[in-house]
Amino acid sequence: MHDKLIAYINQHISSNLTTEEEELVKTFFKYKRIRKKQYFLQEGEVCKNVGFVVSGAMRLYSVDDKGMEHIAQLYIESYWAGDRESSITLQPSVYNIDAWEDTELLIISRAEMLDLTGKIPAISQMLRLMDERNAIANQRRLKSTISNTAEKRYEEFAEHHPQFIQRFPQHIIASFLGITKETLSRIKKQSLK
Amino acid sequence: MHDKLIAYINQHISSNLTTEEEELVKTFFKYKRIRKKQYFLQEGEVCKNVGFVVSGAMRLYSVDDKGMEHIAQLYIESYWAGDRESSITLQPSVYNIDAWEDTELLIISRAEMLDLTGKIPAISQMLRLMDERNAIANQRRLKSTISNTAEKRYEEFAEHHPQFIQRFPQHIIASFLGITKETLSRIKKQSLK
DNA sequence: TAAAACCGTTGATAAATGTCAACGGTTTTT
DNA sequence: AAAAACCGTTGACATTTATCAACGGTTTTA
Repeated sequence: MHDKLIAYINQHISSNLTTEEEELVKTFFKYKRIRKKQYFLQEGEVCKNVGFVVSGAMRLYSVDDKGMEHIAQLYIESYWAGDRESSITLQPSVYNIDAWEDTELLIISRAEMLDLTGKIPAISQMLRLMDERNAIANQRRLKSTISNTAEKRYEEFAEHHPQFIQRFPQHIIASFLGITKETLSRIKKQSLK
Repeated sequence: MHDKLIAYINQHISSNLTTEEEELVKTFFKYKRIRKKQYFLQEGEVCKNVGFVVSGAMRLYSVDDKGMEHIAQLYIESYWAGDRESSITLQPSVYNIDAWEDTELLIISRAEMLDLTGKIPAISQMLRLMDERNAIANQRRLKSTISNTAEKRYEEFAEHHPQFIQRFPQHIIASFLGITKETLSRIKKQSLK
């Protein structure tokens, strides 16, 4: 079960974890199973844990005044799910995270993660790398959202994230892109020609 | 000149730098002056430096096929200017950074910064804190862009970033928000009523 | 100090996207 | 096996936003 996590960590640090470090990691991360449509985080709760997705698919989204869902993030295997803002500020989250498919997670609290980084410097290194990648991904997405039409946004998304397109239905992708499902449907038809 | 930087660092770490550390910091950061309309970074260059804005105002933007500028970031005093993606990947930047006002910077290369974090652990701490804040700010902006109408986006922006509104003309703000200057003009008139 | 560039605004119009309702074909639930 | 929920699509129409052109009032440049 923890093997995928260990492999992930090793891929993101310069030299592999020792056997002792592996064991330590295993004691810190707890297994959690979330069935389809169940919540990992609900709006109003403080987000205490971050979860490494071992299998399954999840989404992070907010709900506006009119009850519309706006999907901010999608997660599949090897992604980290959580609301960082809430974890850091300890303020109630404005997001929900739920499972789109039955999902297996390895979760750890922020405090435990901090503890762990103290014991295994390589974990710090991994977190920094993740931060960097995350910052880059966010910047790209922001640029695309600001600069491009819906059509081009979809093209870029499809090019960079084919996994998501296979995993989530179209109306979820549309929401992630900030457009309606009808618009996405028409865009796809349009660009077939 | 370096005082503002030292003060900034001290505000973002748990205990102040020692006098020796202060001196070290001063040797690493180099003063650079950029006059209005001059470039700090041009599209196609690899971004080698990050700059702490001591005084002045800058913007980071891309230019599309049609020659339109899309402003991705604005910087004023105490902001850090640079294209992180390019710095990390060493790929040519797709962005330009130029000075909107005469600007004074304290710059450091990525390699030097890495060197410095090795010598002063508190700098690592500061960078991590900056990363966190940056991640939060980006997530908020993304949510706003996806979920809100142009009008609400402007309201939120005006509420959270009044400094920018005083510093940059309206068409720059419009571009930052991903709308045209005409639309912003009409939105403001509309919401006066 | 004259010319040029910049800035915000407005009007007319076009293009992009959203909304609402309906449909048929799936898949899931009961 | 029947019912319900889900999903993508389409049509008609409304709303939002962009585009283009023009203007007068600044500020900057020469």
